[in-house]
Amino acid sequence: MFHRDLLITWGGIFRKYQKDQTIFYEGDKAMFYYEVIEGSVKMVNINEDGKEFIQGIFKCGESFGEPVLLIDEPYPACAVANEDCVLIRITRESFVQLLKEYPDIHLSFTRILAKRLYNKSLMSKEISSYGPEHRIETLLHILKKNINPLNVNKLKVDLSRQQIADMTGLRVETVIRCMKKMQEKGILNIEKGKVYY
Amino acid sequence: MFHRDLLITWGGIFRKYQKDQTIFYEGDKAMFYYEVIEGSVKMVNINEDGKEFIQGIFKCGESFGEPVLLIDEPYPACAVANEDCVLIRITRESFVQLLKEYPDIHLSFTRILAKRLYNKSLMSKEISSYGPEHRIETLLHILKKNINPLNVNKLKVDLSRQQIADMTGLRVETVIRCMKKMQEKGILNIEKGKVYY
DNA sequence: CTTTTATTATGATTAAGGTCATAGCGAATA
DNA sequence: TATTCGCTATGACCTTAATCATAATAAAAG
Repeated sequence: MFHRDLLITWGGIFRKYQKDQTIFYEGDKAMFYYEVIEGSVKMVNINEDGKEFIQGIFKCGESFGEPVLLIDEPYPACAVANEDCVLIRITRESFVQLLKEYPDIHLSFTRILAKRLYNKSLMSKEISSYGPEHRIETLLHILKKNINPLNVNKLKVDLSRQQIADMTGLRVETVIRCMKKMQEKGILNIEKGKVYY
Repeated sequence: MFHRDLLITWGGIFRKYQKDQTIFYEGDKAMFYYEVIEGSVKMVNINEDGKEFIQGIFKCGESFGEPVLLIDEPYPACAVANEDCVLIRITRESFVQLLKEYPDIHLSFTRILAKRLYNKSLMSKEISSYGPEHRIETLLHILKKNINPLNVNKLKVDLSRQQIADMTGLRVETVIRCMKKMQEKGILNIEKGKVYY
């Protein structure tokens, strides 16, 4: 989100993380602003039985975990490297200072939060009032719109059924069964197990 | 959130709404920034079978529906007067201009969005990975913390079972049954049907 | 102080999704 | 070209919350 050079000027340091390595834990106090340089990061809750709920997946150029930098609350979920990745981070103080000194950046940051809130509203309405198929379709819809807003062709979905399950609050088997039904209905294509929406 | 005089200076106008009157509809283009002066407003999704999902309830001094003022999306839910109320509104342009001219206000607005995002993360994790009782308790917890962060005593919950159901994605009967169990467990008190948590 | 209305309460039944077990496929590794 | 490993697939069964029906309280209105 921020220009890389700007982050470096503000004391940004790079760090590598291996796949499945934890960046911070649920309940931790937030100390840094993080941005993904390479790879991807998931923010995830894990409940007592080990079931995961993925709050979001953040790719190159995206920041994560910033909301709690501005309020006095601990992280509501952990951040885990979804694959090998490189992150840049600056301190909380630098981040807040940066917002204050660059009103334009601040506004685009506010827009990002607004967008995320909007997407969360869409998703939570789904999760609470619709059945599995509808939920899955909305998730795919959000993903597609964020990746490629204009494309009308089918797009390869680079999420596993397990990840879709973890983002919709369903179980893998349910996701697999639903997506098969959705294929029969022509909502999506499945070729060699890969999904195109 | 904003000082009332400031809103008036920026062209703010007052409007009354009767209970159950709609302020804007899901899918509408966002034109105004709204703030509650008196009464309360709910943002709600209604699905095909008439089931409601309450995204949030906004009281005196709180604003609602602002995220879509900053992004190019229609309202993800409708706003309905929860009881007779008075709102003040300013245009989208004034709102954005206001943020630009008052960095301090902008920052506190960003903090509000951050807080809302944080609460939505807590709630969506609940809805997707926990059972009814846990969900209800988290909702009550969030409410209590936002109303009275320090109070350790039981607080009267001024939500009907129906409203709790609509906020957690459950059914009234389920909420009633769960809350009874929760009373037996000592998590909350019920006196003459009123809940204290 | 009765009538009406909204909310809470409770039981019986059903259906949808979860759970468990097991099999099959495809791609990377050796 | 076997072997392993991760992901997809599918059937059988079970649990839990939704559904439907109906009653009992509160609170509000007349």
